[in-house]
Amino acid sequence: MKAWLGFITSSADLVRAIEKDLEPFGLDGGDYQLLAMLSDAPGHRLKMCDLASVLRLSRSGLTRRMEGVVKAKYVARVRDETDGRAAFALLTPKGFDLLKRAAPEHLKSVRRLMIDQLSDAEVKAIGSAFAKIGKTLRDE
Amino acid sequence: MKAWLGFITSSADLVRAIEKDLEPFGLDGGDYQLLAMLSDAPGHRLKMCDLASVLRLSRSGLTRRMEGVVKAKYVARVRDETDGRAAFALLTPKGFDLLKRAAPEHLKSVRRLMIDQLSDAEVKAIGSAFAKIGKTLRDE
DNA sequence: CAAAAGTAGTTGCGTGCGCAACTACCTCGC
DNA sequence: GCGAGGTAGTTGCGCACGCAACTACTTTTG
Repeated sequence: MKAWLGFITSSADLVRAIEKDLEPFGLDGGDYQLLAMLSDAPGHRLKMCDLASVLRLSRSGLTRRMEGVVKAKYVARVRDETDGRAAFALLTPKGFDLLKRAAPEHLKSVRRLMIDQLSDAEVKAIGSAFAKIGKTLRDE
Repeated sequence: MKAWLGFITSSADLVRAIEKDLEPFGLDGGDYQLLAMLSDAPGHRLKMCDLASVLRLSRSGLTRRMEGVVKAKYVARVRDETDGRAAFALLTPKGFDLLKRAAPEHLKSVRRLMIDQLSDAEVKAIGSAFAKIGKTLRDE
């Protein structure tokens, strides 16, 4: 139970600190995750609803978040030719370029504030623990 | 780095799932944490700014959150007699009673979704890991 | 002891999000 | 192949939050 309280309080602080390190790039945490997920996807594109799902956003939440990155030309909307309802979010070269510059700094933040503070065993334990927790949540 | 991604995605889901289990009590996660922190404090009371700090809220954020629990009579505002600027948040008997009913269910949720899924070693590792992370963040 | 600086709490405003309702489209059963 | 039901995305609305500005009080400093 002490693990829970420490986790709850520190993890919020940790995420905030790491997101703060993205500010120099003009990105907040949500934008970064959005670009990162697109860059991971085949063809640098993802259907809107799939993107919302991996980002843990509602469909409306994603619509609003897209406004920002589309206006900044980091992401483009692309119609789905085979399904008139759907649309893709496509990472533009400009967005990919920004991500390539931001990602190393982001990695450094994560290392500095989290990984470097922990033993190898702790890092491994966190990895396996949250994999299990995620699986449990998906099964429910 | 895989630990980071798993942590980021699963922890948000975990917190949401656990907060959802508080809904039957008419509490959201923020209200629960507020009542829990007060019940932990000596005299069931805390200065507003200290409460904001432990809850990771801004002062204005706490002002708004207090509106809800004060209106519901779970918490009372009390002036500080020795410092005209300050005020206390005081857990009422009604609020304490609610917390006594909600806490066991909350504990069960945490156990079911997190602790029971993990080995003892993983729970220990998470406890020590986030203690270290919290310390690092405070030192910065 | 008066002025300056700091601190506690509130209020106005902007933002990000979810929910519910809506439109447009697809798919399935008859 | 047509109507019912499901799915994708957007929009209106409300809520919780942070920031900056404000008030009121306290502490520090000369």
